Amino acid sequence: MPKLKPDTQRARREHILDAAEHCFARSGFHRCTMQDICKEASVSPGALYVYFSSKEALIAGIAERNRADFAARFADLADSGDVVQALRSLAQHYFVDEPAHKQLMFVEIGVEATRNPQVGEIYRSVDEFCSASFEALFERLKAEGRINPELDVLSLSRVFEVIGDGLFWRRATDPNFDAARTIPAVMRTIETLLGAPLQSPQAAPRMVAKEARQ
Amino acid sequence: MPKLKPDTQRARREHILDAAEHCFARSGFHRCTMQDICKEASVSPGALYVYFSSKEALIAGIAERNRADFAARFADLADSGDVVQALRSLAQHYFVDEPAHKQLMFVEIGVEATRNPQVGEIYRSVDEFCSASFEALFERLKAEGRINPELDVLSLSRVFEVIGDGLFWRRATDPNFDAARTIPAVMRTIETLLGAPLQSPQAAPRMVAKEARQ
Amino acid sequence: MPKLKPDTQRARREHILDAAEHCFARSGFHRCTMQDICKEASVSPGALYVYFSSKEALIAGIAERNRADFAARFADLADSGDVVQALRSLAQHYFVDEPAHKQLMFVEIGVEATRNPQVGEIYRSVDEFCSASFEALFERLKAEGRINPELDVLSLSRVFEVIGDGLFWRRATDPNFDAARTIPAVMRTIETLLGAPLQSPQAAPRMVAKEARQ
Amino acid sequence: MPKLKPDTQRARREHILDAAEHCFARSGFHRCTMQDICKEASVSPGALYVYFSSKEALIAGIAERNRADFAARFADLADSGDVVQALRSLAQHYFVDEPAHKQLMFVEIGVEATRNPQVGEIYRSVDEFCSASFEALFERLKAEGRINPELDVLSLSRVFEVIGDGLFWRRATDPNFDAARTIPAVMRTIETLLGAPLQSPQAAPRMVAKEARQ
DNA sequence: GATGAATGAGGCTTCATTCAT
DNA sequence: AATGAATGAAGCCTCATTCAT
Repeated sequence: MPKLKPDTQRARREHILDAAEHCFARSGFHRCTMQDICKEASVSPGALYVYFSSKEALIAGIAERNRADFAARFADLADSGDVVQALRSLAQHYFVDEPAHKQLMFVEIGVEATRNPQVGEIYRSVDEFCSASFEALFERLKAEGRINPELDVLSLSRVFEVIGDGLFWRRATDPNFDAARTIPAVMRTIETLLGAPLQSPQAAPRMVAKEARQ
Repeated sequence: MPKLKPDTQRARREHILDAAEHCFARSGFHRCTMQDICKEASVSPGALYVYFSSKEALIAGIAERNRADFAARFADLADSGDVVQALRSLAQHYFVDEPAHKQLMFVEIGVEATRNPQVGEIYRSVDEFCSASFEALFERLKAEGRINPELDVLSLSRVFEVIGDGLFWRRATDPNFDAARTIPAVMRTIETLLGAPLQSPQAAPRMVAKEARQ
Repeated sequence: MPKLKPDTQRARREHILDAAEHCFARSGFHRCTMQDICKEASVSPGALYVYFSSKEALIAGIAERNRADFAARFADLADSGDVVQALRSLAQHYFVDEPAHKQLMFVEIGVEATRNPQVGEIYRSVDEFCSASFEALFERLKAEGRINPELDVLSLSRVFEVIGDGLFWRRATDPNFDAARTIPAVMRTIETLLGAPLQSPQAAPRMVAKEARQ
Repeated sequence: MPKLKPDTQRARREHILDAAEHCFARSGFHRCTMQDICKEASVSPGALYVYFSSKEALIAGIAERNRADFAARFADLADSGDVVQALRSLAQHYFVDEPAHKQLMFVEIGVEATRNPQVGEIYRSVDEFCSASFEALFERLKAEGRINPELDVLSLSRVFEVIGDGLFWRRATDPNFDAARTIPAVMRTIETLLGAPLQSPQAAPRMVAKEARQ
């Protein structure tokens, strides 16, 4: 039989990955069986194993794609002229537009990274990229005099990471997560941290009681 | 072997729970087998099943204990006169003194809560308790004029939760987590959020570069 | 500790046997656990094993008692002057007075006899005793001229056994077993077989439609 | 291995059912393990579970097949012109030609029917079909004047059932079952019950001693 | 390349039996 | 003698993976 065209191959792979993501999100990596995924993708086990050599490989594939996507979006942040606005739209995407189960996927990948070296490597590489991006960004902002010049860039980056992680966790984990209240409050915190209202003063008024009424 | 004294029974239960926590932390709820736990606890399957009627029950037991412990420690926070100091020591406990794998347990429980109703209930009840505690605490601090009177208590609570979650996640997930840098930085953020150095001004100097050198 | 008086011992044994019979009747030999029996008898496993060395032994004990009881009742039959009346009262006992689950016990023992040599021996010995009793009885009745002198005693015995077995089976197995209709009909069959109304003519009229109305 | 043809599927199912019947007959439903059956059928557990979703389902499958076969053979009886001859050949089949262990299967199913609702339903449906067939048959014979017109059809049916059950039981249970003596004797009893030699007078001489010598 | 039936190791759990107290 | 917690072999079933077609 003639080899499938590379495009078809790639499409098939993505299709399987989509199905797997669905199933994994629905029931978690370990509760989800290969049969579930085959059914979801309308593909036979034999076919699936042509594209992914094992369940681990499938998980790694999911992690790869998920993290690559995140890295791509995150990369824009550092290049952005209006950082706060960029953060805001990142937040909109991950914590409002995308369904919660996608964030649960993120969390699940992070946990898997802890025990599965292959996933660990993928996860850590993106994490380190984010750290480095933050640091570069703050260094730049500092050099440009746009944030408090006394700030410690490394520490600031760590705090940003913690806040980002916390948001992912909340969004993934708390069915009552209230984006409308939490995200603006977090944004204001960030502005405070940076020491100035920055680029979007009109969008981020001080965090005071009368304005935060939901 | 006449009836075990209730104390012994409880001790045995705790012993098994300890072993299970070890195993679960090492390999995750679903990669860890009952036999692993039996071996870790030096107990036969039959004996284990005297104390826990199923693997689910064991997971629920772990969740229960872990969360109850957290709730107890957290409860002290609200009663504490020196909130910042109390936060600091909570952080010291969870992010420095305790081994990382305990925090991984926390994370694993949170993920499990998403899929397993029994664990979900345990998890959510503690989460709600924390939310309520934060709100009560900030309300009190506000009434006492110890924090910025313009702050929105609800939003502030949400931000605190996000920061707490993020710290748990980082600690659990990042083998290079740098407590020495991250925790002070987070504490300073918190103080900033509250609008004043509060009770422990000497312990939380401004977050400036020269002090944060690693 | 001083040895229990033989009487107490025997009583304890019977008590356990009673409990076991209950459980076995309720759920069958193999679905019933030793714990079930312990609970039913309010006895600890350790104590039970003092009286019965294994589950097999307990089953054998049940079989022994059940069959011995049957043999005793059956023995009366052969000695009885009024055979038909004796049969009638035996039928009354086993198929009306005793609950169906006791007959299910009988059946279960018969099946067990097929695979368990110890039970097999018990079962077969009673069965052979019954065969021999029937043969002796019919021989006697024949000699006394009370039944058709042309009858073949061996064949007649076989038929009787088949009918007896069938009744046990029906009673044990059919929740809608209608004793009021079946037993009289069977009794009339038996009289027909024996070739004469025998001793109780008034009690066993011919089997005709108008009389058999329930 | 593309989809098996329905025929092959059915054959595979039957093959497994055969193996299971062997094992069950040999050691009883509850002593027989799924592994035993797999070995007997030369099939892996996984394959077995493609065809039967549980041990219960396998038992139900056995019951279904066994009873359906019986019902089919029994159905012929009612249609038969020569009832006695039909009975005779049914008896030949079940109590002579077929090995005893098949009848033990019958018995085991009847016992299981008592505890297992699914099997109970199968068993009872066939039993009721037999009752109804007997009643219809006797009604017809009566209407045609071929049996004693005074007989009570219901009672007669009950007696027939009892005799049939008894024969199954004996055949299943008694390793010394003497078909050569018992079956003719039972047949003669039946003829007597029906009130006339009926269709096959030459085949069923009176039950007298000189003929029944073993 | 695809199919899907088949494999078989291994997971969770039960339960007859033992034995320290 | 009695207790009941403990043992551990074994049972039922699942599921990642393979392979004949």
